[in-house]
Amino acid sequence: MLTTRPRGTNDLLPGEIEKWQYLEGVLREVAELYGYQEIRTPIFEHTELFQRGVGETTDIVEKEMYTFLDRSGRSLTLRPEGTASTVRALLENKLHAGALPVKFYYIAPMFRYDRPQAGRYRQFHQFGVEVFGAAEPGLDAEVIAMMLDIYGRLGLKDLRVELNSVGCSDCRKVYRAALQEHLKEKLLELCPTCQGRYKKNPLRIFDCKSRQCQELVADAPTITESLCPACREHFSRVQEYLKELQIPYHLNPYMVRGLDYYTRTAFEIVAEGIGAQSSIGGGGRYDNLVEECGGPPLPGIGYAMGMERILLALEKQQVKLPLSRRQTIFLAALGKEAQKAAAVLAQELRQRGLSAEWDYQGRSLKAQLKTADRLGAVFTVIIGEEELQKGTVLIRKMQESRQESLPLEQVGSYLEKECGKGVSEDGAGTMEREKTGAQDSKN
RNA sequence: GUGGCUGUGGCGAAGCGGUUAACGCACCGGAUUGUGGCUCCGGCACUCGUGGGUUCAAGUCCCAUCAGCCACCCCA
Repeated sequence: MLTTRPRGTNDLLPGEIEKWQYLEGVLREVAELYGYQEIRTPIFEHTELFQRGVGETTDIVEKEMYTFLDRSGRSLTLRPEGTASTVRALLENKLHAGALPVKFYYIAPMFRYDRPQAGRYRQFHQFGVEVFGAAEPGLDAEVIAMMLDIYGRLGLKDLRVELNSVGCSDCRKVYRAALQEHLKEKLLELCPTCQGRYKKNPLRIFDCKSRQCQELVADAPTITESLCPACREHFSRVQEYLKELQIPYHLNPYMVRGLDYYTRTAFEIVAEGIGAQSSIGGGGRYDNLVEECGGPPLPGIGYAMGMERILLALEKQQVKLPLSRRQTIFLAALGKEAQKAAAVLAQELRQRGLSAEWDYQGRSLKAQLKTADRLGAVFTVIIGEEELQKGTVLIRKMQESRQESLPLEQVGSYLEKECGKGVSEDGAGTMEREKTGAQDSKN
């Protein structure tokens, strides 16, 4: 269909887009406060990158990738997540050559061929960060703190931090065996999916929603119990930091994230009440990924937040975002000559940093004022034929329904003074730096 | 990939087998001459998602298909 968008995609339109812009602003602001630099990678990559990076046995790779052949027969895939691409860019550009750690953030669309539902789309947007070159638990905690910082600044409440450690490749091997041993006798009682998981990735059985499977793994050993001394130490120190930072968390030994590359710390932030897809962000450590992708042994950690889900949660919690609207000046012109004058005046006002609009269509004054009203114009400059003869215009202050006459050549400076240079209504979101320390949004 | 619900003018929403398919909002115009937000009046180019079928007759029943929403799987 020519007039319908592809399934699971969205047009972000005026009225909604302001929230996105605000959200992006907060994300960039916080990212920079924490010392992250933006990185933008291609929207598609060689398919192998995701197959190897994300993991062959993951749902993402098995059934959710947007893969296509280009004209030369290469297999490419629209990125389903951001970490693999970032690792690739890191290695390709040797970004790890300098001082470590290096810290990146991105705000980017992602693609997964899923069935859409509340909070899930085929093209969705993530804000994410990746840190390379630091394995210390203090970073793990900081990264979680950063997520909560962001949610907090946005005004979200009642979030839950789910925390787990999935161990390193060593203890995972041990645990895997222990788990398989535990389920060995009951293999046939597992659901078909989990029977498949048993061999390939038994940890994923914990994710199964089937009651039967849940019961079977209920008394299974947990990964936490099987951690090697080093991982155990790391995990407890992460928790020490979190306590120090006064961040409450729920230990969830059954949380296994859907990407294969995670090691040690894994976490997820959950917001209830936004539908079945309640996870608004998640991430973890991936200490082997860089090496697996052909780079040097370099530890890493990162997370991604779903922007659609954040906005959904904000809406559900009825958070009022401090969206500012730039105030505008409307120029109402009567007659051909007046229209020219309006066009010229509009340019002058814009040069002065004021937002200005005029009616191109030569409609009635009544219609023009109506438009001005709808635009929320604070001032309407009425350029009439008679006034123009005398070189004057009428300046109408809309809210007060009062107007006065002013020489045309003084309009610019007058309005500039009256409106204050391009300042929007509540002072938020402006480029102004003149009043340093002026805090916006005191409420 | 599976299931449930839904699909009428820009938006919301009646109609549930039978004359010109309500209404609300929005939009445009008008209500004595160049003035907004209230009120009143009028207008808004006709495929009732699409394609079949049943019937003398279908927006209204049946089938298919597409799309949306929600849920499962899984995840952001």
